[in-house]
Amino acid sequence: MENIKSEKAESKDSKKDAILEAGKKLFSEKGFSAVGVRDIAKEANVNISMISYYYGGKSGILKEILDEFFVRYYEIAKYAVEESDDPFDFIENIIDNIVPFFVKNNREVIIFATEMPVDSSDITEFKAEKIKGLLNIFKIIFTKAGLAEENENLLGIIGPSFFSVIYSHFLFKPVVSEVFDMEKDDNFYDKYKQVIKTILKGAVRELRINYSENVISNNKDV
Amino acid sequence: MENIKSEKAESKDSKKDAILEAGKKLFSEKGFSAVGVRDIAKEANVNISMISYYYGGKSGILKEILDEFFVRYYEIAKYAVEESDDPFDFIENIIDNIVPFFVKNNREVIIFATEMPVDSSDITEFKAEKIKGLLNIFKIIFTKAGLAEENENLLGIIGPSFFSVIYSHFLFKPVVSEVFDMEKDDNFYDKYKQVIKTILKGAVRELRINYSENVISNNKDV
DNA sequence: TCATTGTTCAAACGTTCGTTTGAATTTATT
DNA sequence: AATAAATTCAAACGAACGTTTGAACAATGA
Repeated sequence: MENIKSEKAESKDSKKDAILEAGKKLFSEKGFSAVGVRDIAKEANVNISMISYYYGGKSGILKEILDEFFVRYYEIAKYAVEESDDPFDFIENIIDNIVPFFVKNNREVIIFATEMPVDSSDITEFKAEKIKGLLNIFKIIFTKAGLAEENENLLGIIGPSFFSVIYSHFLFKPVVSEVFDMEKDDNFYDKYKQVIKTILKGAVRELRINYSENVISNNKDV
Repeated sequence: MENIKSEKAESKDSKKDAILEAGKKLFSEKGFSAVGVRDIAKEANVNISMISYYYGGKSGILKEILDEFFVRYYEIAKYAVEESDDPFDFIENIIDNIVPFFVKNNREVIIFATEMPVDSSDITEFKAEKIKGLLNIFKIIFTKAGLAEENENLLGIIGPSFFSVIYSHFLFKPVVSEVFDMEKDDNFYDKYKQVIKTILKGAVRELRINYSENVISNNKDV
């Protein structure tokens, strides 16, 4: 019995960490609402009450997961913006950094993508605030590119599109793997980076041709 | 009391329809697992037991919603494939048809996108089967385009990306509207169609340049 | 008219939900 | 060693969960 104690003390916040880890696993597999606190406690090998003790409740775990994810995501995006002058540099930079981040945090990507659009009431404004920060980064880089500096419609469309181009793979990976067999090693993700860069650069190139500075033609093909 | 009866009888399956409609509304707002059968019954103004009576249970509603959505989605995609020889025609065709469909079925798009990646156990294989059908359509059109006929890695990446480019707007619409003010009328969605077409065509153009028939270079920028 | 079939409903089923309690234990501080 | 603070736990809280029951009601065809 005494050696158990010493095992437990190996890390200071081991239980707190175990709860967060269990949350990441279960939320990404089943979705936040479908997971019960007893499932989390069991997965983390802790008492149920530890969840309220450390995170104030079930929602606290989700908030912590998303917060962690956003902070690091934001850092990568901000760095990419600062280090690049035109959108092609930006694409190079952000893809090189965000893809390994998504590979390592695949579960968080799934949680982000599935929980963000639904109303969890508890953390609704928290989510809105975070998304705004990310959208504003797109605003900066596309303004730099002279693309739709004033036309916010264009930004509101391009932002989410580019966003989702990057992460959609990590969302549909399990089911896509059933149709196309892909070996998801380092080699694959180098290839993945290149393809995503190609898609985004091609899109930007074409957008620049059709939507030059501040001008959007409403009747292109009439 | 008697006039109430006549009101009820205005449509044959009015209660069944009301349940489905309530499901669409609530599932898209809160997520499937976060919605209770009592919420659905209240929203639909029917007795709780009607849910099991008509749909066999809560999951039955979700399955019906997704099934309806997939059938119509698949029809549009199939038609676009058959009517077009090259990917540029395909893009023109599918965007023209899928965007109005998504506008009218925004709630279903949200349900699809948020419920698809998570394991609902009840309908897991049902979902996998449907996604496979859609991915195979991408396979056909990109084969027609001479793009990555044999390299399935490329298809597995491009498929989900193109997929999400189109629907991501409908997912993040509420929060994006808070950052960029967009008036979402018919005029906006004409613009939306054009922008999405531009993005996809640019992507295909660039992909064709870099990934010519069956050839992928692993060390592009070394 | 009478049996038959299809709907509707209040009520209850047993289970699971997220959270809290209060005592016990461990750890930290004086 | 004594006190305070932080941690852990079994047990219980009331509320909500999805589903079922069985009787009442309406609609249908013979």
